[in-house]
Parts: sequence; C-alpha cells; structure tokens
Amino acid sequence: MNTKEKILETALELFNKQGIDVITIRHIAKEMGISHSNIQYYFKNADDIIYTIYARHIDELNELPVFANGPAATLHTLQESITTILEHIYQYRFIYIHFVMIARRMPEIKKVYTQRFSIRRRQFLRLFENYREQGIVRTDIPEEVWESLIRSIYLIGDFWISANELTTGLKGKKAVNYYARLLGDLFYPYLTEKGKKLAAA
Amino acid sequence: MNTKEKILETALELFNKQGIDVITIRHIAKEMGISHSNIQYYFKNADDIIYTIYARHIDELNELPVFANGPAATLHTLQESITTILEHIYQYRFIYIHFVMIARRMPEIKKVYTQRFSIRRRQFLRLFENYREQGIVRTDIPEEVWESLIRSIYLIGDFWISANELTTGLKGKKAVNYYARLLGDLFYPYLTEKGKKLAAA
DNA sequence: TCTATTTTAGTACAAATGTACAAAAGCATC
DNA sequence: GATGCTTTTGTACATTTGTACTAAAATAGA
Repeated sequence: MNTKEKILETALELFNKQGIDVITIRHIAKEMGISHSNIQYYFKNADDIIYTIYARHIDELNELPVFANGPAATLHTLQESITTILEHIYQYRFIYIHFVMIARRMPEIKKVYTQRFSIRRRQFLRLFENYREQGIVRTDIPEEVWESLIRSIYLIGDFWISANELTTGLKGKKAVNYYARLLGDLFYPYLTEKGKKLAAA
Repeated sequence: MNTKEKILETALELFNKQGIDVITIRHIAKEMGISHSNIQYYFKNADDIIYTIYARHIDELNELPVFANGPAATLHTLQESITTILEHIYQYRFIYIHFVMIARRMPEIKKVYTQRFSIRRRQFLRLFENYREQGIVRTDIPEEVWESLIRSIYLIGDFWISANELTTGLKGKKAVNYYARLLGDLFYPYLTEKGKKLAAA
C-alpha cells in the first residue's frame, strides 16, 4: 500500500539478490511497475535508499535484547543471541557485501559503525569478566588475547555473509546456523571444564 | 617502458586507492596520459584487467614457500609466513574489498578460490596434527573445532582488509602487523604450556 | 463541487561508459 | 626507401544513469 515502504522492500530484495553495483533507481521502478520519477519523489537517489535501509537495520539491531540490556549471562542465551543477530544480518546482507563501498560513499555510516563497535567492545569485555567469575572460561588468558577475540568475532560477524557467498554458498537459515556455530566454536578453547559441560548441556 | 605492464601497475594503484566501482578504463588511460583505445588494445575491458591482476596475485601466493612446500613446522616460521601472505594481500587489497562483486562477475575466480581453499584446508589439518604430535597444541580439541578454526582463519585472512578500512584504518606495514597478530592470537588458547613457551621465545 | 496538496508519470538532457572502427604513427625487415 | 606488422590515437555511436522539470492524476479538506 504505502509506496515508500514498498520501495524500500523492493530495493532490499534487489540489492540482496543482485548487488548495489547493478541495481539503479530505474531497476527498482521497473520491478515495481512505477515510474522512476515516483521513486525520486521519495528518495533523492539510490544512496539515499541504501542509507535509509542501513539506518533501519541498525535500529532493529539496537532494539534486540542483547544490545538493549547488555549481553546474555549464560552460554546458551549468548548462542541464541548470536543466532538472532546473524538472522538480522542475513536479511540485510547486501550491506555487508558492499560494506566498504557503502562506507566510502557515506562517511556517516563509518562513524556510526565505529561508535557501535566501541560500545560493543566494552560489553564483551564485561561479559568475559563475568564468565571468568562464573568459572565458565579460563583465567589464564592475557588481556590482549581477549581483545583480539572480540575483534575476530566482529570481523567474522561482519563478513561471514561475504565468505558464505564466496565458499560455502549456504542459503537462509542454513547459513545462519553454520556461522553461528563457527562463532560458537571460536569460544571453545577458552572454556573451562565447567564451561564445556554448560555448553554441551 | 612496457605499456601492458604499466597499465596493470596503474590499474592496481587506482583500484586500491579508489575501488573498482569508480575506476574505468578511461580513468586509467587519463592517469597514464594515453588514449583509452590503447588500453583496449591490450585488454578487452576493465574486468579483463581485474582478472589478469587477480591471476598474478594468486600465482605470487602459490610461489610462496608456505604454499609451495606446505605449511611451516615451527610456530615462528608460521607467524612469518602469515605476515608474508598478508603483505601480498595488502598489495592487492582492492580484490579483497570487492571480492564478492568480482567473483559474481567472473565465475572462474570463484572456482579457483574454492579449489585453493580445499587444498589449504588439508594442509592446515596436517599442520595441526603435526603440532599435536610435537606437543605444541592441545589434544583435547574436537575435530570440528579445528575445522572451524581453519574457516575462521581464512575468513579473517580474506576480509581483514575490509575490516581494517572500516574500523582500525591502519596503513601498510602497521595494518599487516596488526592483523598478523590477530591471527596469531586466534591460536593462543590452543597452545599447550610448551607451545606458549615456544611462541614467546 | 471546488480547491489545494500530494503523488505519480512523462520527457528531456548532459555526462559517462563500453564498444567498434579506421586512420595514423612507430618500427623492424628486406 | 618500400613493405608489412605492431602499437597508438581519434572519433563516433548506442546505452545507461542521474537529474531536472512540467504536467497529469489522485486525494483530502472546505
């Protein structure tokens, strides 16, 4: 019904399927059966659409309990949170495939990203501390290695979409589960005996 | 002197600096002070140039001792090999920033990539086995976790360039060292006491 | 119903790009 | 110096894209 919403919906679909390097305002219009001028009425250009979609994605992520209330205390809720996040990312996968290109064209996106990372980094450090206190993870790991782990988690979180398209080629839920597990496995060698039991439970 | 070589050189420079979405044959020609028809004489189009550069990069990687003779036996030579590989990747960074886009446009690249991965995967599995026998890494890690580690290593190896541009923003050698260390740290929790001592030595 | 506002469509234009082609210039060989 | 091959240039054309502008259609409020 709502033209603006339908434009965003169609754009997301086409961007995900074919990429922002191929899809123009005119393609979106043709797909919708409207004139490209009509799209221009709502969005200045394709970048404007991309930015709107990106902002929506970030808003949705920020509304997730994990980010709103801080990371989950137990290993299982953490794994569930990861899966939920990856599901959201999969829905907006074109962003991640063209992340650098988008960030180059729209510096605000880079700024927002950097801010988010520094917040999430602190959340993760707190979480690890919590896990150490609970005896779930090892206490003999240097601080810098935890820092590296966080970086690696976010690197994988941001680029598993690209890696999947390049190699594994999984679709939808299968892709999400595969990479949620990959992120889980990243954690494995940090677990104590107690942690392993809790994770297996 | 050699026009063809100079085209490849200039193209690499411009692609690295500005991205393949911005740079066309005409830009490369203008930068070189020659006509675009001249470039067309050597390369059918921009994708042809990209493919040639990609092939050269892969050839260079394959000539590295790590891949020619199999992975390094000691932890230090492994770390050195990683650094060398990342240096090569940095030189050809545009490929990694646009990896999915390039692979979509040129399916042969995807094919070559997949083949390479399956070879390297086996090399890594052998290396881990070797390390277990040497008592450098833990023997209580499930097979699937080692598999996941390999995937993670290659995911980071392929996309640290993008992550760096998005967040850390390091240049040249600094970027290489930072991410070589990140990959090294990924290994840390797998090390035995003996392994840690060898790594610190 | 009339009017003003919002929404949609049509068109037109400049700039950029890929591509093709012919001519000119350079160069080596006879 | 003539000949043939390689390299380089200039130009031209169709297509695509972003952008601007005007007019028509739809809608809401009086």
